[in-house]
Amino acid sequence: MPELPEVETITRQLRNRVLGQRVKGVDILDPKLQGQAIERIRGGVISSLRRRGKNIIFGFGGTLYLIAHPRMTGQFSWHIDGNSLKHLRAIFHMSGGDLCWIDQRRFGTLMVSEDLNLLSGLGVEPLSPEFNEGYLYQITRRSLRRIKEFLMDQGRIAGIGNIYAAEILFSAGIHPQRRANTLSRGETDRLAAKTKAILSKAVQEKGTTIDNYLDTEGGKGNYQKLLQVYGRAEEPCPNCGHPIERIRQSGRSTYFCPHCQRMK
DNA sequence: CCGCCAGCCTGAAGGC
DNA sequence: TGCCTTCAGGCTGGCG
Repeated sequence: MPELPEVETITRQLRNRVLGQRVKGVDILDPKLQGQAIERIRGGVISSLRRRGKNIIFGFGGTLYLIAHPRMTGQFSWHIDGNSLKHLRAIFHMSGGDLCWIDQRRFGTLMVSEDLNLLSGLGVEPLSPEFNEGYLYQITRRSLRRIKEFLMDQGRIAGIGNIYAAEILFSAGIHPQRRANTLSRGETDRLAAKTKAILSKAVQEKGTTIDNYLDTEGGKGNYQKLLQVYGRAEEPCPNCGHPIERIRQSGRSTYFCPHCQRMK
């Protein structure tokens, strides 16, 4: 569910509250999460909190890590109500309060590891300087994949999901089914710039809440108000008024304006 | 390498 | 009211 901006928001909020705190205990309520040896972090002090792609990484002195991935509906929260109680999957008892892991669909993962090798397959961070116009041009040259799948391929660029892929491509005026290696230098330049612009703006707005994403304080994001095409099938394109189309691409909904985003 | 599909889960929404 | 289908922001593994 959450993509880079939502995971970044969660990570920042957690960092403000849990750095330096000790994990006094862990309750694993969902049997799916057992066998991950999560209790190994008991007694550890959280020394770092960061995001990599859509993963949230709690560091314990550089020798142990807790890696959380929310997938579709996973979320951390300091608050539990009658509704979220149903989906409470784990509780981290911190010196400063109880942190709950809530996950309606149970796709989310929690893993403990002594290193971060599990994340070694992730591609570049789109908001880092490493990801720039030249880099995007270069990596698209070798790919025959369609550009939307390319953007969502975590092994190439880490953190973009279905919503932001649609918004980025609309903003760059590129059809989601164009092959990556057919984009011109001008188009990849625009795509790189729009990727950064949209993701940064969405981070600033604390992400997008469409269905059930909430931050660690139970707050919604604001970016859903700024969505141009995602979820807007049949509505007029904000640029040209042509109805926005919804197609199925690799099993996922893809929204775009056929007039502003041409196959050429 | 590429695309497609099923599968992992739960719940909401819409049609009948 | 209830049953059925479809859909959902992610990712993996298998197949052709």
